[in-house]
Amino acid sequence: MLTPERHRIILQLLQEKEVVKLHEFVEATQCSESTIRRDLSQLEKEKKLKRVHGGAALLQQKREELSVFEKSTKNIHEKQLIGKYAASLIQDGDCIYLDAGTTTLQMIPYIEAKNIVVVTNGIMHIEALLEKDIPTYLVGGLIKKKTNALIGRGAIHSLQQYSFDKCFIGVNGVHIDFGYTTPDPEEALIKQTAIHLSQQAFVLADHSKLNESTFAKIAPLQEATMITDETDEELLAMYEAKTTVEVVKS
Amino acid sequence: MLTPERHRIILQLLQEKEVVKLHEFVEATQCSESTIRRDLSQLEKEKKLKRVHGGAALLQQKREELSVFEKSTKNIHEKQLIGKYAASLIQDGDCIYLDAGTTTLQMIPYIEAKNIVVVTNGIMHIEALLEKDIPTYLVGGLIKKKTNALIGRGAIHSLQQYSFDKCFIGVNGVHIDFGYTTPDPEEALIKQTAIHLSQQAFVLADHSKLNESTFAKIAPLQEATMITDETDEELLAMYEAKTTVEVVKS
DNA sequence: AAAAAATCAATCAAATTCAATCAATTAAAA
DNA sequence: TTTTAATTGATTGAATTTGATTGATTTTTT
Repeated sequence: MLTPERHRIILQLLQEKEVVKLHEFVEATQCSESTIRRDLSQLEKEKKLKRVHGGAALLQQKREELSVFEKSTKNIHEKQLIGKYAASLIQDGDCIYLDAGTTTLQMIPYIEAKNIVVVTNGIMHIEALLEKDIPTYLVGGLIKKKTNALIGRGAIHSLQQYSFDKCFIGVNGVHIDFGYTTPDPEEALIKQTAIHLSQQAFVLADHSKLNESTFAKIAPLQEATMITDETDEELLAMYEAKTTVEVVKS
Repeated sequence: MLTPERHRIILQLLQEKEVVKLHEFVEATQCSESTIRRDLSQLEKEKKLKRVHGGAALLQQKREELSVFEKSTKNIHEKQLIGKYAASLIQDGDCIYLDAGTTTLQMIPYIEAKNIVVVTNGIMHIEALLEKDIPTYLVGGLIKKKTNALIGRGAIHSLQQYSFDKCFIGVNGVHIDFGYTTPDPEEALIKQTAIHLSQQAFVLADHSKLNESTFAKIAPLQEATMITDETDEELLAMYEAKTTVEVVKS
């Protein structure tokens, strides 16, 4: 009996009985205990069931798709708040640079301004931007598979053809001494370039990013206004001494 | 027994049994294990089934989405044939330009060459290319909403940073006098530029495109090899007098 | 709480299945 | 016809799957 067939039987038995003993699986499939154990741990890893001592149990998951999507971004609610506020800063006729990343992605549904033009290096942003009928330019460059961002020489070169009224940048770390940082030097260079090409620069950083620093330096704090949901007054005062900080309250 | 016959039997058995052992295929077709293995890997690549250890399983994927997507393009079968042939022209280490459009999109699943680099202006191509772990560069520029292609000054500028071993271009019209044409002058300019930056240029044109001409001229016939599924000898001879023509047979 | 029973994860060797290669055959092209 | 290309089946060693066994862990019984 082939693996998918066994898996089908296992899941079907579970549908019928909620909780099933190991030995019942062995009988139903006519194969060894070991094999069933291996199947169960595999199916558990795939979130298809839950192992319990002596067998396995059905796992009543709520809408899988939604939860997976939502869990795919941490602090989604905070990011939405930050995004909403950042979007409100965009004015009619602005030329905007939108950095790749989940935080800036949250801005798009809240953009109200008319006659704007957006330039981005985030491939994930395209769909949402076109949905809103916003004229969108993409920078060129190498596609980084992990983040779906455009990076490299081509991206920098392509970016330098433009200049912006405002840019919105996502970062991984904000630190009082090291400034804004991100893990990938290639991405850091892009973010840096975008900031330099903009009249006004905004960095979007939820509270989990503050007092963190990662490998590649983007810019010192004073080069961009920080938008955050941090609430610790003491922490905020420290950053406010160095740069403009906009605080979003839930 | 001929290959399509075997494939038909394999898929039919799968329809009946969901999961089928390799040996059952061997019995049903009366041919060797090796042949069945080859068939299975081919059919898997075509997303017709899923191989599992010991045989194959029907894939109960979101068939709807796939088929809607596939049927959304006219002459899909012909385009696949053309795409398959075009993909076979790519050699290890090549730098390739892949034009936006449904015909060139069909090439991607069939690309076998290693260590290649692809540059494209088609946003729809990205997913398929990354799926195959092919290093992909995107040209910059304005996103044309209707076709999801990158166009404009930025695209041209970005394209000119590269040079290619081969380029594969989709067109809307092929005409004995007007050459290769497409409706949008912006897109025509990009295609033209790509052809000029390539050592070898290939135009992919299914039979519905021959003897058609649309608004914007891309290039005269002799500037690119035409790959087509046209079968009319007389018509072909006419084009062969002007340029190299590769004919794909079903 | 201690002993017994059941279940578990980890490991192993045997069996099966796999991908890669090669020579033979067949089909197609020159 | 001769040559070339494509397809096939057999063979190889490598990789995967399997059931059995081990001692550890958990649960149940005493």
